[in-house]
Amino acid sequence: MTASPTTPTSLREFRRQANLSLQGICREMFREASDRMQVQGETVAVQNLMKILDATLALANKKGFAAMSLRDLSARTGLSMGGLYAYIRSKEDLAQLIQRQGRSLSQRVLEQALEGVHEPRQQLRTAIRTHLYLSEILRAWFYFSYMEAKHLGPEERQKAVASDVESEALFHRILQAGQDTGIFRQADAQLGASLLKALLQDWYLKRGKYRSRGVDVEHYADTVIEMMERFLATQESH
Amino acid sequence: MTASPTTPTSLREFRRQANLSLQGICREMFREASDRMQVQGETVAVQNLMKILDATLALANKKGFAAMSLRDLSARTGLSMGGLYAYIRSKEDLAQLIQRQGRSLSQRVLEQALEGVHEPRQQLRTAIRTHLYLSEILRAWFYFSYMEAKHLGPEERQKAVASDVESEALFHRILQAGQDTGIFRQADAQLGASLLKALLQDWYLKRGKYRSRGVDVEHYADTVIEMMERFLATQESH
DNA sequence: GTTTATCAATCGAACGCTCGCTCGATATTG
DNA sequence: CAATATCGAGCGAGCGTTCGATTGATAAAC
Repeated sequence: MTASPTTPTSLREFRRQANLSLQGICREMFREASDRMQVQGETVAVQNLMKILDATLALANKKGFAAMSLRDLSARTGLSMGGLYAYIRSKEDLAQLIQRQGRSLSQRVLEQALEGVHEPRQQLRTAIRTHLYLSEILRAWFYFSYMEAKHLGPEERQKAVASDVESEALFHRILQAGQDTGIFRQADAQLGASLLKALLQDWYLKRGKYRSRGVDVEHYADTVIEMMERFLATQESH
Repeated sequence: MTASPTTPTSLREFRRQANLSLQGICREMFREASDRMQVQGETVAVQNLMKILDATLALANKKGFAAMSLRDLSARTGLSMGGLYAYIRSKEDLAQLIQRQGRSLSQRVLEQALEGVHEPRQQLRTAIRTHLYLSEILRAWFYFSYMEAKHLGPEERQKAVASDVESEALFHRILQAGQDTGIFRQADAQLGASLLKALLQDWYLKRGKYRSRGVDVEHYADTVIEMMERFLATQESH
């Protein structure tokens, strides 16, 4: 649950530091949302939540959340229809639960990773690596959030958009800081941040493709960092 | 219907050359698939097809294809349920129709644009611009194809994947040719092509964001070209 | 010029099915 | 024997799809 502020250099190191397990996530989820659930015992609740989230992400990412029925979910989790409704208020509530947890988790991890890193070039590398390693571990979460964001209700969708904007703004600030201190060349920092986001998202959107080609997340991270640094490089500093 | 092989420099010029109207697309669609439709008169058929495609793309891109009911579609087109079924065999057939037409159209336009262009750097610029301008005009088509590809039946999904792979291979060949002739530096051309694709896709996936920021497609194209050329630049040729 | 016949085009009620969701009954546990 | 947790048949609504009825325009017959 606690992460050191040093830049993660490898996926293994990041995984150890961030300590992200489905069980841990579900425990936290239960503690925050136990009021909306009819089950009170944490041990039982966490165990079933794990089954539910695991199955939901698997089914929704294969067929789409709208096409996934709660009977599919019931069959895959081993819980009955009524059993499911002890943990969720509605089908949409389930989508919200996942999105919310994913947002708060990734926001927290990114913030922690950047704590104590002040040099823009190092900030950029850390942010890129952290984002990619995080989405590697929580790929199902990220994929779900991306594909299902626009099917949410209005107020929940707005939160998703806001979170997206904020994470892009983080990159924007880093690029701007680099330009202001003369480390990066003058360029459209806002657009640069958007393009970087596109590169980061491609990792979890097309992970199957990359995996089948033998591209691992560390090589991907290296290449994205290289692309951004070349894009931002001043004339003299090749 | 005919396009000149010269590189498009502006969206306006591309639009004039490519001559892509919904009516023209529907006419072509009808001529190719009239056997599966119960309506025989081209004038009437094209007019209704336009309504159907327009409404389908609008509804599906807002709520998702699975969440869009044929009664929604009926209300928006003004056609009755039975009327719709004079043009489509099933709901999935409708999705296939759109995907198929979009694929063949964009493949043809890209090929035509690259006819007679042989210098890798120029090929790269032309391919990027053409892809972006095309997706700007047919954004609804591209967005639909991307988001709904995995909800198709197996054999149709495979075609979608194949088309995706082929368009990435096109970029791969251009980068490789540039490396072989020493114009581009040695780098992972395959991964470079993937990253380029991610940048191109972001334009139609997040077009609302870019539009709200006043980023037009020509500026976007310039920036993507700049990013790729800096990524591929040799040491001496800055 | 009026009526009739023809046929492509469209309609919309109805069918069978699956959906999200509920709730009284049942099982499990301390 | 409470309290907690789970079950699963059943509800109404909405889905994709069908098909006999209806329309409207054109051609044939008188």
